[in-house]
Amino acid sequence: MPVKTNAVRSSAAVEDYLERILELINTKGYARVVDIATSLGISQASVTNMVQRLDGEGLLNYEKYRGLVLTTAGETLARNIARRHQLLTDFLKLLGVDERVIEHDVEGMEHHISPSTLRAIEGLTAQLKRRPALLARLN
Amino acid sequence: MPVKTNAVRSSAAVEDYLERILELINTKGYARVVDIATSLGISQASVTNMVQRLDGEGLLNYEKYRGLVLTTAGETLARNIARRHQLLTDFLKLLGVDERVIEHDVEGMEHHISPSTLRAIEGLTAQLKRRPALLARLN
DNA sequence: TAAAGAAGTTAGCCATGCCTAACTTGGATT
DNA sequence: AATCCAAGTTAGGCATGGCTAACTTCTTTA
Ligand SMILES: [Mn+2]
Ligand SMILES: [Mn+2]
Ligand SMILES: [Mn+2]
Ligand SMILES: [Mn+2]
Repeated sequence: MPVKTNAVRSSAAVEDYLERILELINTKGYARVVDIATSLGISQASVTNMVQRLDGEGLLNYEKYRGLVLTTAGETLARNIARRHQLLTDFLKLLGVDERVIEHDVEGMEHHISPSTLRAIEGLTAQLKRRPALLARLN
Repeated sequence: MPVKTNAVRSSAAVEDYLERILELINTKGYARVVDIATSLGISQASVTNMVQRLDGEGLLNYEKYRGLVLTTAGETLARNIARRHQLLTDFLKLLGVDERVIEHDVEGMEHHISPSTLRAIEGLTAQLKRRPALLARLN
Protein backbone atom coordinates (compact mmCIF):
# COMPACT_ATOMS: atom_id res chain seq x y z
CA MET A 1 0.00 0.00 0.00
CA PRO A 2 1.06 3.57 -0.56
CA VAL A 3 3.10 5.18 2.20
CA LYS A 4 1.29 8.12 3.76
CA THR A 5 3.89 10.75 4.56
CA ASN A 6 2.63 12.62 7.61
CA ALA A 7 2.43 16.27 6.74
CA VAL A 8 5.01 17.68 9.14
CA ARG A 9 3.69 20.80 10.82
CA SER A 10 6.67 23.10 10.67
CA SER A 11 7.06 26.61 12.02
CA ALA A 12 8.62 29.53 10.21
CA ALA A 13 11.80 29.02 12.21
CA VAL A 14 12.01 25.36 11.28
CA GLU A 15 11.50 26.20 7.63
CA ASP A 16 14.23 28.84 7.76
CA TYR A 17 16.67 26.40 9.29
CA LEU A 18 15.94 23.66 6.78
CA GLU A 19 16.08 26.04 3.84
CA ARG A 20 19.44 27.39 4.94
CA ILE A 21 20.84 23.94 5.67
CA LEU A 22 19.92 22.74 2.20
CA GLU A 23 21.44 25.83 0.67
CA LEU A 24 24.70 25.33 2.58
CA ILE A 25 24.85 21.70 1.56
CA ASN A 26 24.24 22.64 -2.06
CA THR A 27 26.94 25.29 -2.10
CA LYS A 28 29.56 24.05 0.39
CA GLY A 29 28.78 20.36 0.46
CA TYR A 30 28.02 20.37 4.17
CA ALA A 31 26.32 22.44 6.87
CA ARG A 32 28.27 23.00 10.07
CA VAL A 33 26.68 24.50 13.15
CA VAL A 34 28.89 27.53 12.85
CA ASP A 35 27.92 28.04 9.20
CA ILE A 36 24.23 27.82 9.95
CA ALA A 37 24.64 30.25 12.83
CA THR A 38 26.55 32.80 10.79
CA SER A 39 24.24 32.47 7.85
CA LEU A 40 21.11 32.96 9.93
CA GLY A 41 22.69 35.60 12.13
CA ILE A 42 22.05 33.76 15.37
CA SER A 43 24.22 32.13 18.02
CA GLN A 44 25.80 28.71 17.71
CA ALA A 45 24.04 27.67 20.88
CA SER A 46 20.67 28.37 19.31
CA VAL A 47 21.62 26.31 16.28
CA THR A 48 22.79 23.35 18.35
CA ASN A 49 19.51 23.44 20.17
CA MET A 50 17.38 23.51 17.03
CA VAL A 51 19.46 20.89 15.28
CA GLN A 52 18.89 18.52 18.17
CA ARG A 53 15.20 19.21 17.97
CA LEU A 54 15.08 18.63 14.21
CA ASP A 55 16.92 15.37 14.73
CA GLY A 56 14.29 14.37 17.25
CA GLU A 57 11.59 15.22 14.73
CA GLY A 58 13.24 13.10 12.08
CA LEU A 59 14.02 15.97 9.74
CA LEU A 60 17.75 15.42 9.87
CA ASN A 61 20.28 13.00 11.29
CA TYR A 62 22.66 14.64 13.66
CA GLU A 63 25.81 13.21 15.18
CA LYS A 64 27.10 15.20 18.11
CA TYR A 65 30.28 17.15 17.41
CA ARG A 66 30.27 15.67 13.93
CA GLY A 67 27.70 16.91 11.51
CA LEU A 68 24.26 16.47 10.07
CA VAL A 69 22.44 15.34 6.97
CA LEU A 70 18.86 16.00 5.98
CA THR A 71 16.51 13.04 6.00
CA THR A 72 14.16 12.51 3.09
CA ALA A 73 11.41 14.25 5.05
CA GLY A 74 13.72 17.13 5.89
CA GLU A 75 14.94 17.55 2.35
CA THR A 76 11.39 17.49 1.03
CA LEU A 77 10.43 20.29 3.40
CA ALA A 78 13.60 22.19 2.56
CA ARG A 79 13.01 21.99 -1.18
CA ASN A 80 9.43 23.05 -0.64
CA ILE A 81 10.24 26.22 1.26
CA ALA A 82 13.09 26.96 -1.13
CA ARG A 83 10.59 26.81 -3.98
CA ARG A 84 8.28 29.29 -2.28
CA HIS A 85 11.23 31.56 -1.59
CA GLN A 86 12.35 31.45 -5.20
CA LEU A 87 8.92 32.05 -6.67
CA LEU A 88 8.16 35.02 -4.46
CA THR A 89 11.56 36.47 -5.25
CA ASP A 90 10.99 36.10 -8.98
CA PHE A 91 7.58 37.66 -8.70
CA LEU A 92 8.69 40.70 -6.76
CA LYS A 93 11.73 41.17 -8.97
CA LEU A 94 9.37 41.33 -11.90
CA LEU A 95 7.49 44.08 -10.11
CA GLY A 96 10.69 46.04 -9.72
CA VAL A 97 10.87 45.95 -5.95
CA ASP A 98 14.28 46.75 -4.50
CA GLU A 99 16.46 43.69 -3.87
CA ARG A 100 16.95 44.33 -0.17
CA VAL A 101 13.26 44.80 0.38
CA ILE A 102 12.53 41.66 -1.61
CA GLU A 103 14.83 39.63 0.58
CA HIS A 104 13.29 40.98 3.75
CA ASP A 105 9.68 40.57 2.69
CA VAL A 106 10.11 37.17 1.06
CA GLU A 107 11.84 35.84 4.15
CA GLY A 108 8.63 36.48 6.04
CA MET A 109 5.94 35.89 3.43
CA GLU A 110 7.29 32.55 2.23
CA HIS A 111 5.97 30.85 5.36
CA HIS A 112 2.36 31.77 4.66
CA ILE A 113 1.84 30.69 1.06
CA SER A 114 -0.56 27.81 0.54
CA PRO A 115 -0.11 25.54 -2.46
CA SER A 116 -2.98 27.11 -4.37
CA THR A 117 -1.73 30.63 -3.75
CA LEU A 118 1.68 29.49 -4.87
CA ARG A 119 0.25 28.12 -8.10
CA ALA A 120 -1.71 31.30 -8.76
CA ILE A 121 1.32 33.55 -8.34
CA GLU A 122 3.34 31.08 -10.38
CA GLY A 123 0.88 31.33 -13.24
CA LEU A 124 0.73 35.10 -13.05
CA THR A 125 4.50 35.36 -13.00
CA ALA A 126 4.73 33.21 -16.10
CA GLN A 127 2.19 35.38 -17.89
CA LEU A 128 3.93 38.58 -16.87
CA LYS A 129 7.25 37.27 -18.13
CA ARG A 130 5.67 36.63 -21.48
CA ARG A 131 3.87 39.96 -21.74
CA PRO A 132 5.66 42.57 -19.68
CA ALA A 133 3.44 45.29 -21.10
CA LEU A 134 1.60 46.24 -17.94
CA LEU A 135 4.73 46.12 -15.83
CA ALA A 136 5.84 49.48 -17.10
CA ARG A 137 5.34 52.28 -14.61
CA LEU A 138 4.26 50.21 -11.66
CA ASN A 139 5.94 52.11 -8.85
CA MET B 1 8.55 71.96 13.81
CA PRO B 2 7.14 68.76 12.39
CA VAL B 3 6.30 66.04 14.87
CA LYS B 4 8.36 62.90 14.28
CA THR B 5 6.11 59.92 15.03
CA ASN B 6 8.35 57.14 16.32
CA ALA B 7 7.84 54.15 14.08
CA VAL B 8 6.34 51.69 16.54
CA ARG B 9 7.92 48.27 16.14
CA SER B 10 4.93 45.97 16.26
CA SER B 11 4.76 42.21 16.07
CA ALA B 12 2.33 40.19 13.99
CA ALA B 13 0.27 39.54 17.12
CA VAL B 14 0.05 43.24 17.95
CA GLU B 15 -1.01 44.03 14.40
CA ASP B 16 -3.70 41.35 14.50
CA TYR B 17 -5.10 42.72 17.75
CA LEU B 18 -5.15 46.31 16.52
CA GLU B 19 -6.67 45.36 13.20
CA ARG B 20 -9.44 43.41 14.88
CA ILE B 21 -10.09 46.09 17.48
CA LEU B 22 -10.51 48.71 14.76
CA GLU B 23 -12.82 46.41 12.84
CA LEU B 24 -14.97 45.80 15.92
CA ILE B 25 -15.17 49.49 16.64
CA ASN B 26 -16.14 50.20 13.05
CA THR B 27 -18.87 47.59 13.02
CA LYS B 28 -20.15 47.46 16.60
CA GLY B 29 -19.06 50.82 17.87
CA TYR B 30 -16.88 49.35 20.60
CA ALA B 31 -14.46 46.50 21.27
CA ARG B 32 -15.01 44.50 24.43
CA VAL B 33 -12.48 42.00 25.72
CA VAL B 34 -14.92 39.18 25.10
CA ASP B 35 -15.54 40.33 21.51
CA ILE B 36 -11.86 40.52 20.72
CA ALA B 37 -11.30 37.10 22.24
CA THR B 38 -14.13 35.46 20.29
CA SER B 39 -13.15 37.20 17.10
CA LEU B 40 -9.52 36.15 17.33
CA GLY B 41 -10.34 32.70 18.66
CA ILE B 42 -8.27 33.09 21.81
CA SER B 43 -9.03 33.28 25.52
CA GLN B 44 -10.28 36.36 27.32
CA ALA B 45 -7.30 36.14 29.63
CA SER B 46 -4.93 36.45 26.72
CA VAL B 47 -6.80 39.49 25.47
CA THR B 48 -6.77 41.20 28.86
CA ASN B 49 -3.06 40.65 28.99
CA MET B 50 -2.37 42.07 25.55
CA VAL B 51 -4.72 44.99 26.04
CA GLN B 52 -2.81 45.99 29.16
CA ARG B 53 0.41 45.77 27.24
CA LEU B 54 -0.93 47.86 24.35
CA ASP B 55 -2.09 50.45 26.85
CA GLY B 56 1.42 50.54 28.27
CA GLU B 57 2.80 51.04 24.77
CA GLY B 58 0.44 53.92 24.15
CA LEU B 59 -1.48 52.22 21.35
CA LEU B 60 -4.77 52.34 23.20
CA ASN B 61 -6.29 53.73 26.35
CA TYR B 62 -7.66 51.05 28.58
CA GLU B 63 -9.77 51.43 31.67
CA LYS B 64 -9.95 48.30 33.78
CA TYR B 65 -13.32 46.55 33.66
CA ARG B 66 -14.58 49.33 31.44
CA GLY B 67 -13.36 49.45 27.92
CA LEU B 68 -10.75 50.77 25.55
CA VAL B 69 -10.20 53.21 22.74
CA LEU B 70 -7.39 53.35 20.22
CA THR B 71 -4.95 56.21 20.51
CA THR B 72 -3.93 58.09 17.40
CA ALA B 73 -0.81 55.94 17.17
CA GLY B 74 -2.87 52.79 17.61
CA GLU B 75 -5.41 53.77 15.04
CA THR B 76 -2.70 54.67 12.55
CA LEU B 77 -1.16 51.24 12.96
CA ALA B 78 -4.55 49.59 12.74
CA ARG B 79 -5.48 51.36 9.54
CA ASN B 80 -2.11 50.50 8.10
CA ILE B 81 -2.40 46.76 8.70
CA ALA B 82 -6.02 46.83 7.55
CA ARG B 83 -4.86 48.34 4.29
CA ARG B 84 -2.29 45.61 3.73
CA HIS B 85 -4.93 43.00 4.53
CA GLN B 86 -7.37 44.50 2.06
CA LEU B 87 -4.88 44.87 -0.75
CA LEU B 88 -3.57 41.33 -0.47
CA THR B 89 -7.12 40.04 -0.35
CA ASP B 90 -8.06 41.98 -3.48
CA PHE B 91 -4.97 40.75 -5.26
CA LEU B 92 -5.49 37.08 -4.48
CA LYS B 93 -9.18 37.31 -5.28
CA LEU B 94 -8.21 38.58 -8.68
CA LEU B 95 -6.01 35.52 -9.12
CA GLY B 96 -8.97 33.28 -8.32
CA VAL B 97 -7.63 31.81 -5.12
CA ASP B 98 -10.24 30.17 -2.90
CA GLU B 99 -11.71 32.50 -0.26
CA ARG B 100 -10.73 30.35 2.71
CA VAL B 101 -7.19 30.00 1.48
CA ILE B 102 -7.02 33.75 0.87
CA GLU B 103 -8.08 34.47 4.42
CA HIS B 104 -5.55 32.07 5.85
CA ASP B 105 -2.62 33.21 3.73
CA VAL B 106 -3.35 36.91 3.96
CA GLU B 107 -3.58 36.70 7.73
CA GLY B 108 0.04 35.61 7.73
CA MET B 109 1.50 37.48 4.76
CA GLU B 110 0.11 40.88 5.69
CA HIS B 111 2.70 41.24 8.44
CA HIS B 112 5.62 41.02 6.05
CA ILE B 113 4.78 43.55 3.34
CA SER B 114 7.03 46.59 3.15
CA PRO B 115 5.63 49.85 1.79
CA SER B 116 7.35 49.48 -1.57
CA THR B 117 6.14 45.90 -2.00
CA LEU B 118 2.69 47.11 -1.09
CA ARG B 119 2.82 49.80 -3.74
CA ALA B 120 4.06 47.38 -6.37
CA ILE B 121 1.26 44.89 -5.76
CA GLU B 122 -1.17 47.78 -5.60
CA GLY B 123 -0.09 48.96 -9.02
CA LEU B 124 -0.21 45.49 -10.47
CA THR B 125 -3.66 44.88 -9.06
CA ALA B 126 -4.91 48.10 -10.61
CA GLN B 127 -3.49 47.11 -13.98
CA LEU B 128 -4.96 43.64 -13.79
CA LYS B 129 -8.37 45.02 -12.95
CA ARG B 130 -8.19 47.17 -16.08
CA ARG B 131 -6.95 44.42 -18.38
CA PRO B 132 -7.98 41.04 -17.06
CA ALA B 133 -6.74 39.37 -20.24
CA LEU B 134 -3.94 37.34 -18.75
CA LEU B 135 -5.95 36.32 -15.74
CA ALA B 136 -7.77 33.70 -17.75
CA ARG B 137 -6.61 30.17 -17.00
CA LEU B 138 -4.25 30.91 -14.18
CA ASN B 139 -4.84 27.87 -11.99
C1' DT C 1 52.63 14.88 20.76
C1' DA C 2 51.22 18.72 23.32
C1' DA C 3 49.11 23.04 23.29
C1' DA C 4 46.07 26.46 21.38
C1' DG C 5 42.18 27.91 19.17
C1' DA C 6 38.01 26.92 16.67
C1' DA C 7 33.84 24.55 16.90
C1' DG C 8 30.32 22.60 19.55
C1' DT C 9 27.58 21.82 23.69
C1' DT C 10 25.27 22.70 28.07
C1' DA C 11 23.04 25.35 31.58
C1' DG C 12 20.43 28.90 32.76
C1' DC C 13 18.06 32.89 31.43
C1' DC C 14 14.53 35.91 28.92
C1' DA C 15 10.52 37.71 25.86
C1' DT C 16 6.48 36.60 23.44
C1' DG C 17 2.11 34.89 23.38
C1' DC C 18 -0.79 31.49 24.32
C1' DC C 19 -3.46 28.47 27.96
C1' DT C 20 -6.60 27.03 32.29
C1' DA C 21 -8.35 27.69 36.85
C1' DA C 22 -9.85 30.58 40.27
C1' DC C 23 -11.28 34.86 41.70
C1' DT C 24 -13.52 39.69 41.18
C1' DT C 25 -16.52 43.08 39.17
C1' DG C 26 -20.61 45.01 37.38
C1' DG C 27 -25.02 45.00 35.09
C1' DA C 28 -29.46 42.86 34.78
C1' DT C 29 -33.31 40.43 36.95
C1' DT C 30 -36.32 39.82 40.45
C1' DA D 1 -31.71 45.73 47.48
C1' DA D 2 -30.10 41.01 47.01
C1' DT D 3 -28.81 37.68 43.70
C1' DC D 4 -27.07 35.84 39.57
C1' DC D 5 -24.17 35.43 35.82
C1' DA D 6 -21.57 37.26 32.09
C1' DA D 7 -17.50 39.77 31.61
C1' DG D 8 -13.09 40.71 33.21
C1' DT D 9 -8.83 39.91 35.80
C1' DT D 10 -5.05 37.49 38.08
C1' DA D 11 -1.94 33.77 38.93
C1' DG D 12 0.65 30.30 37.35
C1' DG D 13 2.10 27.46 33.66
C1' DC D 14 3.89 26.04 28.95
C1' DA D 15 6.08 26.10 24.11
C1' DT D 16 8.94 28.48 21.03
C1' DG D 17 13.01 30.44 19.96
C1' DG D 18 16.25 33.53 21.04
C1' DC D 19 20.54 34.92 24.25
C1' DT D 20 25.29 34.67 27.14
C1' DA D 21 28.69 32.34 29.89
C1' DA D 22 31.15 28.42 30.85
C1' DC D 23 32.63 24.12 29.63
C1' DT D 24 34.04 20.23 26.29
C1' DT D 25 35.67 18.31 22.01
C1' DC D 26 38.12 18.37 17.82
C1' DT D 27 41.59 19.87 14.67
C1' DT D 28 45.53 22.14 13.50
C1' DT D 29 49.99 23.63 14.30
C1' DA D 30 54.38 24.20 16.61
MN1 LIG E 1 11.90 32.78 6.04
MN1 LIG F 1 13.64 31.83 2.67
MN1 LIG G 1 -2.60 38.67 10.55
MN1 LIG H 1 -5.45 40.78 8.89
